[in-house]
Amino acid sequence: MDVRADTRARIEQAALELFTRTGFEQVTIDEIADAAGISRRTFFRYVATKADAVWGDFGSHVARLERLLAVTRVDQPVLASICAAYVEVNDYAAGDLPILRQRLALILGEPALQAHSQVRYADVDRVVAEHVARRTGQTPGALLPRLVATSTRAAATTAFEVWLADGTTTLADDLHAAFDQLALGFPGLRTPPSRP
Amino acid sequence: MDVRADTRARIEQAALELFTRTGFEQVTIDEIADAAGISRRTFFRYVATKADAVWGDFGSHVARLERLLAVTRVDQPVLASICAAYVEVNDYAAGDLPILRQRLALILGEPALQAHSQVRYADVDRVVAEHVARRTGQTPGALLPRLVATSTRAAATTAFEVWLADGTTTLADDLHAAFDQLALGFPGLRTPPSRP
DNA sequence: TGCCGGGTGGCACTCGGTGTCACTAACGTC
DNA sequence: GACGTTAGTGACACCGAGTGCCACCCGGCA
Repeated sequence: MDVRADTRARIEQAALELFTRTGFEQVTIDEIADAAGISRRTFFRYVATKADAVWGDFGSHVARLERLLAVTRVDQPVLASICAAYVEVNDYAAGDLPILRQRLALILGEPALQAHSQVRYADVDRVVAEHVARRTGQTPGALLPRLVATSTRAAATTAFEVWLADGTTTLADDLHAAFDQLALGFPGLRTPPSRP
Repeated sequence: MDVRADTRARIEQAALELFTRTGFEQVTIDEIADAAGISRRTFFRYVATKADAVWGDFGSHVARLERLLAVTRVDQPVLASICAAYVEVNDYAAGDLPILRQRLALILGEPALQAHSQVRYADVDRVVAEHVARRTGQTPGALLPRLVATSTRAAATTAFEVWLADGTTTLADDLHAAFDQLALGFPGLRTPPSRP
C-alpha cells in the first residue's frame, strides 16, 4: 500500500507540473504517464479522470467539513459556523501554500477544470444544506438551506479567487471578509465609492 | 439562412427529446443526428459540443441581461436591479414553460451538463460583476463585485431548482424570495422552526 | 456554359476513458 | 520446492466526442 501512495503522488506531481507549464488541454494522458513512469492504463487506475489529477482526495476534505459542521454549537449563528468550518478546512500549513496556489490557479483558470469543479462542489453544497436544514428545522431541499449552501460556497470561491489574485492577504481573512459581506446583506453596496 | 434556423431547431428538439428520455450520457451524437435527419459532421457545424445542444443561444440571453443592467436607475438598490434583470430575462411565455422545465431538468440534473453550466455562467458573472463595479466605483475583480455576482447567480440557480422541484410556484416569485433572503442577510436563519 | 459560394456528407485522425487478458512479484500453505 | 492467491501492472482493442480535410451538390450569376 506504500507503493500506491507513492505512484499516486508521482502522478499528481507530474500532472500539476505539466498542466501549469503547458496548459490543461494541451497535456496528454500519455505525457503524464510517461512523466510519472507508468503506463497510460495505470494512470486511470489511480485517477478517475484527467481533471481528478488536480484535485487530491477532495472527498476527505468534504468529510472533514461535514464533521466540523456536525459538532458546531447551537448558540453560534449558522453562517458563522459555516464560515468557521470553511476556514478550518482550508487552514493549510505555510509550506503547502505554493502547491495550493498552483492547484487553485488551474481549477479557477482552466475552463475544463472550472466545469469539473461544479461536480465536486455539489458534495459540499449537499453537506452544508443538510447542516442548515438541521439548524432551521427545514428539509435540505427547501429554498433557504439550498440558498445558504450555494451562496456560502460562492463566497468561499470568491475568497479563493481574491486570495489567489492578490497574493498579500490571508486565505482566512478573505474568507471572513466574504462571509461578513454575505451575512450582513452586502453592506458594502451601501457605501459610496469615496466618503470619509 | 432559413434552412439553418430550421435544422438548428430540429437538432435541439431531437437532442432535448432523446436526452430526457434516455439520459444525456446514453445518447450518442449519431443518434441525435439520425433523429434530426442530418449527418454527424453537420451536427457539429451547428452545435459546438454535445452539451450545447441543450442551451439554445445562451449568448443572447447574457447580452440581454447586460443591456438590462446597463439602463438601471441609480436610485435603485444594486441587488434589486440585478434581481429585476434576472426576472425580466427569465420571463418566459406560458407556452414555453414546458420546454424550459425540460431544459432545466437536464441542466440541473445531469452531472455532465451541470459541469458545462459553470462555463456558461462565467459570462453571466462577468456581466453582473461589471455592473456592480460600475455602481460601487470598484474594479470588477474586487471582492464585492465578484461576490455579488457569484452569490446572486447562486440565488438565481437555487430559485430555478426550487421552481423546478415544486411545480406550483412562479419563477419570478422564487427569484424574488431568494434575492430577498440574500439582500437581508438570510433573515430566515434567525426564524426558529416553529413559533407563532 | 462556366464559375462561385454555402451547405453537406464521408473519412481519417486525435484523445479521453473502459474492458479484457496476460504477466510478474510477492506471500502463504501443503 | 511446487502450488494457488493476490495486488499491481502493461498491452491491446474498443467506444464516443470532437476536428480537419476533401469531395460533392446546388442555386445564383456573368
